[in-house]
This record gives sequence, C-alpha cells and structure tokens, in this order.
Amino acid sequence: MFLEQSGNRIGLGKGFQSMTINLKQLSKLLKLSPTTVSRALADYPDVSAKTRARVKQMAIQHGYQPNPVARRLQKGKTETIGIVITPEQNYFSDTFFIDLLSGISNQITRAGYELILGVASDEEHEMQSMRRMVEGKRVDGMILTLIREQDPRVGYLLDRDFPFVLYGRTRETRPYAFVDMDGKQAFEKACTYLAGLGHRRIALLNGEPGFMFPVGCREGYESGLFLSGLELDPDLIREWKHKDPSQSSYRWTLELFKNDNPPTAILFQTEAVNGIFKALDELDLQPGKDVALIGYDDLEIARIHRPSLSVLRPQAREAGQRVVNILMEVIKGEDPGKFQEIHQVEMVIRETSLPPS
Amino acid sequence: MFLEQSGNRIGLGKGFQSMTINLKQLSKLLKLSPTTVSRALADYPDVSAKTRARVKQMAIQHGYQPNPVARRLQKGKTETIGIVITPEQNYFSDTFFIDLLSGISNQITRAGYELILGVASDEEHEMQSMRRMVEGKRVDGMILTLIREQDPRVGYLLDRDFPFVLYGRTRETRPYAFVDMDGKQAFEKACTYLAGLGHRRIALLNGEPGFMFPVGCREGYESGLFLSGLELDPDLIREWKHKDPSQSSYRWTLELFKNDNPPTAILFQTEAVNGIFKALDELDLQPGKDVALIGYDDLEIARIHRPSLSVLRPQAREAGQRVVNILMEVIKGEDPGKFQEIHQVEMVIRETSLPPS
DNA sequence: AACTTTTCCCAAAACGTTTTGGAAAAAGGA
DNA sequence: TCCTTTTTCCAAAACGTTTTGGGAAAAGTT
Repeated sequence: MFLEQSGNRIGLGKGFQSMTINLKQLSKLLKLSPTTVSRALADYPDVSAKTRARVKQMAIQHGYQPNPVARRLQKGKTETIGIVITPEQNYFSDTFFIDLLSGISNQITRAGYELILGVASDEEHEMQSMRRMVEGKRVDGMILTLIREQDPRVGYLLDRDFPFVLYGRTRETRPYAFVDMDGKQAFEKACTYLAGLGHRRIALLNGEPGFMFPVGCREGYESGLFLSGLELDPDLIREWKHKDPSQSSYRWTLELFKNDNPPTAILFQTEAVNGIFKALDELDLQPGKDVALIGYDDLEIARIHRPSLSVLRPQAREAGQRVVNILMEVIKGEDPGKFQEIHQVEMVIRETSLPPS
Repeated sequence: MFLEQSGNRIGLGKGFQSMTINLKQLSKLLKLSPTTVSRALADYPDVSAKTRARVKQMAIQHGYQPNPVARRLQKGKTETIGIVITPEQNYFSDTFFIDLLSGISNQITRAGYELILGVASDEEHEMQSMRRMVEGKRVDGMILTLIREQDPRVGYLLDRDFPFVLYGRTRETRPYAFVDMDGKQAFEKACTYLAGLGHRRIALLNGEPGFMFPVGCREGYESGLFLSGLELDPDLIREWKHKDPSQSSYRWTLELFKNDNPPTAILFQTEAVNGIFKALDELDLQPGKDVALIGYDDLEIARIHRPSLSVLRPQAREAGQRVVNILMEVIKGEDPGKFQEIHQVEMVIRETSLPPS
C-alpha cells in the first residue's frame, strides 16, 4: 500500500479535479512540518514571527485553504447552521423574509459557517427536515422562524439540549434564546397614534391564532385602546387566514363595514393589504381619506401604492444578524436564557394615517 | 496518549453532547470489525445475509447513522450543492421561486445531499459567494438561477470544469447543462391565442434586457405576431425595470395608451401586474373587458384578482427536481452537454383573455 | 485426500486537518 | 561553565468513516 501522498490529480479524469494544494503539500514546499504550518496559519504563539510570515505568504501564493471537511472532522463541529422554511406560509411574499435570511446568511458566512436550507411543505415535514439535520449531525445549531403558540420544535430541541435560536417566541416555560420584534409595542404605538388623531373606532384585522405573532399584535391593540380611553369592541376585531391572506382579508373588511358604527381606521399586517384595498374600493371608501390604515411590515406595495401606506417597520436584516450572533454564543456553551431580545419597531407615517374626516 | 475510544460523553459539559453511537462502538457491540459493519450497512455482497440482518437490526435499535462529515472526508465529496440567491431581484416576490427552491431542496434531500444557501446583495457578492463555495471546496456542484445574457458565473465554472446546472440559459458557446422554460413558445402561444380572438394591437410589456428571460419572451411575441399575420409595431413594446416592477410597469402602461392606436391586449410577466392594474384603473379601462391581459407566472394575485388573470404557468417545482437530477449526473462525470432541457409552459385561460370589444 | 473455489470477515491505510505532548535549540542567569 | 528558562519546531494521535488487499474457513471438485 502506498504511504506516500499521491499528489495533485489535475486533469486525471472526468469531472472536477481540485487544483488546490493541501496542507501536506504546502508544508513540503516550505520544508516544515504540517503541524507548524497549521499552527502558523492559526496564529499560535509558538511559531516564530519569521516563519509565520513565510508560511502565510506561501499559503496566499498557492491559494491554500484548509479543507473544511477535514477540519470539521477534527474539530468535531460541522460549522453549519440549519434553517427550515415552509412555502405554505406565504412568508416569502415580499422583502421581509428575504431580508431576514440575508442578515442570517451574511453573518453566518462572516463566522466561516455554512447555512443549510430545508424546504418543508407542512408542519410534519418541517419537523422531519429538522430531525434529519439534528440527529444526522449535519448542523451545530438551528434557527427557527414562523413560531407557533405551541411549537413542538422548541420542546424537541430543548429536550436534547441542542443549540437553537428563535426568531419569535412561543409558549414554553423553560428558558431559551430568541430574538423577537415587539409587535405589542408596535401595535400599541399605532393604536394610540390613531386615537391621538381623533379616531374612536379602530379595527384590528389580525392574523389568525396558532402562530405567536398575532398574539402580541392583539395585546398591543388592546393596550393601545386602553391607554387612549377607548372601549374594546369585539366587532372590530377580525382574523384573516394565513393560507389565503388576500381573499380572507377582503371578506373580513367588507364585514367590518356592515357594522352600524363602522371603523374609521384599521390596523393589520401588510400581507393583508390587497384584500383591504379591494374591499375599500368596492365600498367606495378612499384609503387614507375615509379610512386610516397602518400595516405591519414595510412591503414594496406599501411604498408604491398611492396613497402610500403608513407602516410599522421591523428591521429584519438586523434581527437576522442578531439571531446568528446569539446562536454562536449558545453553541459556545453560553446559557440560552441570557439571550432574549425584543427589538423595537419603527413607525413610518405616510399617507394613509390622517385624522378621521 | 489514549488509543482507546473514549466512549460517549453524555452530559459531560455544556452545550450539546451527541447521544448517538458511532461505527466503532456499534461494531464492538456486535463483536464484529468496523469494516464488516460498514459493509453490511452498505449492502456489500461479501457479508452474509445473516450478519447483515443482525447488523442492520442493531443499527436501527441504536439509531446509528454514519457521521456525514467523516464519510465526506473519506469519500472525497462534500455531498453538498450550493445555490446563491439575490434579494435585489424581486425573485422572491411570490410562489414561483419558492416552488423552484422546494423542488430543488426535496430532491437534494432525497439524494442524501445538503443544500447550502448564499444570499448576495449584488452581482459582485453573488460571484464572491459562489467562489467561496467552489474554491473553498464546500460543494460538489452549483445551481444557478436568474441568468444574465452575459453571465460571468458560467464562464468561471466552465473554466475550472466544475459541475453546475443552470435554471435558464445564457449566451455561451461551450456546452453546459440547463433546464429552461420555453418562454418563447409560451409567448408565441399567448400571442396567437389573442390574435385568434381577433386582437390586432397586442402590446408586450417585457422585462428589461440584461437577463436572458425577456429575450425568449420577445422572440415568442414576434413569432406569434408573424404567425398571425400581424405587423410588429415598436410602439407596442415597452420594458419595465427589475428594480421597480410596479412603478415602471405603471408608467409604461400609461404610455402605451397615449398611442393613437392603443393596444387591445397586453402580454407581460405577472410581476408587473400591479402597475398595469393601477394604470388601467386610472385610465378607466376594465381589465379583461377593455384590454385583454395574459401574464407569465401564476402568482397568487393572478388567481385572487377579480377578474382573475389568464396566465402562462411554468412548473417550477418539477423544473427544480430536474435541475437536481441532472446535476447529480454531471457530478458523476456525465457530459453536461447532454442535458439541455426546455420545458413546455402551460397556458391557463381565466377571465382577462376575451375577444376585443 | 488434496486441490480449487467460494464465502465471509478483518487489519490497516487513507481522507486532511488540529491537538497533544514533548524535544531540540537558543537564550538567559548564576 | 552549568543549569534553567524560553523559543521554536515536530512526530504521532485523533476525528469517524470507506476502501484496499488479503486471509481463514467452508464448500466444491476431482
């Protein structure tokens, strides 16, 4: 059997042949041991400044990059983070999710890690995809999005003490790390703002329960009403369906205006805006003029539409970066309970938030 | 130094401790060599049926899964596919891209591979992210989407003989593998369909050049006119901007109707539908009734809108699966030139494709 | 019985790193 | 000069698989 390194195999056959150098070859070139070369590149203090420089120079010259697979095996880490997304939820509907993903991806790359992606069609496959990553030792940590009120993924990961960070929150008593947007504060702010303008009949067209997010929205809405001295009228609260935001919000908006005392303002998630605009159009009500509107999420349509839509704007990109930074700490062994961040949401006043006419 | 296996380290420290068994431990349990266990699980013929069964049974019982990192090192493959997406292009605008991604992801999982994702903000970072994957030996193959007419990524990969498959096509003389939608045939079909209904003034609101896709659309449009015996009128062709589909398509639609002899039908990519609807509304033209419309891509809004939008519907999910299957062949060493697929696009007639009034 | 073939198993090498535990050489201190 | 400390390097082990190249035992063949 050959003990000797077989050398590079350039153009030896079909398919891709690596034309890169490995550690052993580099060390031979330098007339040093692989150990020293490895340690020089990693800035260990036990290699002299002179040889360190020489090694680095040669490494750059030959474009040496340590083979990540070999390094992972030795380090006992995959240097990989997992995320599972689901197309069923129209999470991809606009810039919001891609902004989050962008923040996540860039920060992961910066850490020298990899982001592996699973796409699951439903809750069951979502879990299955995650288990494959976790139990198959394919990742060091998980990022979870689109969190449900009762989310089995969280229990699963907590049970096996596997590092993870939520974008969002869930009902779970054990401590865990999360980054969440302050939907409550956002809706409270929007609600008191509208009340301050003189609106007395403010409706909430909320996402349906099941997911955690609408819970905070509702709390903020109720708190906003309370702070403004307004009564809560259950007739002014409706919920659209995640599977069909446009259609259901359209129907529920029509419903809201069948009220004897219809709303003069609506709070909602911007996802539902198409249905609302359509319904208002049909009712011959001018958005902004006859009905004030404030949406959550600054989607493209919010900026483009005339009148432009006032919105609550979460900073998705920044949140994504924080999620990754926190996950890195958790992977290092830090207590996840220490990392529970709630980010403020900015309100952007545009043309649809006027006083009642 | 210890030569002996240190055994499982459950609860030994902070962070996640694998509670899974490895090959050596499993082989010890079975009183067999690691070799035999490995070969039994891989169904080699040189292990007896009896022990093979025993091994498999024990493996299942202990939930043994080979460590993917170790296996990759030995096999000299990463078992990983890379893809880079860019949020600048509003590719994520609706179900189309996530359907494609879903097909890709599922097929990759089925092959036991991983999908790693890069998110790049512009062309430069797109290349950078890809180079990191390729030169860093992080992937066995690349999938490219949103292909430009002149696409440096293709040349880069061809130059180093690295396996890849395009979703789309580019201007490149060397053979390469791709899966593309037949945009030309689709637009030709839509155009002749409208002409068959009696439309004589058919406009094309196309994507701007630079990307490859609008090229086929235009070809199909021109060919459709020709087949229907209609003159090409350059005044009926306009291009919206990728950076701002709604706004630019809105403006160009208004422009189209300033024509002395305005169009009675418009072909376009569904991304631009919001701007078109808005412009028509402003011009007091009823979609479908006064102006026939056929969009490319069956986005949610196309189904939801009243009147519902007739569309050309590419099968993104199926295409994604094909891309992966082909990539696996290319990785195996098959000639990429053999895999050049152009998929038919279905036309879905809804309410906006009536004869001229 | 003495070969030959087939069946079944395994020790050792290999993948490319990082870490461990020295050891030789150089420098410093008496 | 001799001992101690510091500096600089490296051989070997380890990570967990798969593959290589046998080899012993069992089964067939004359």
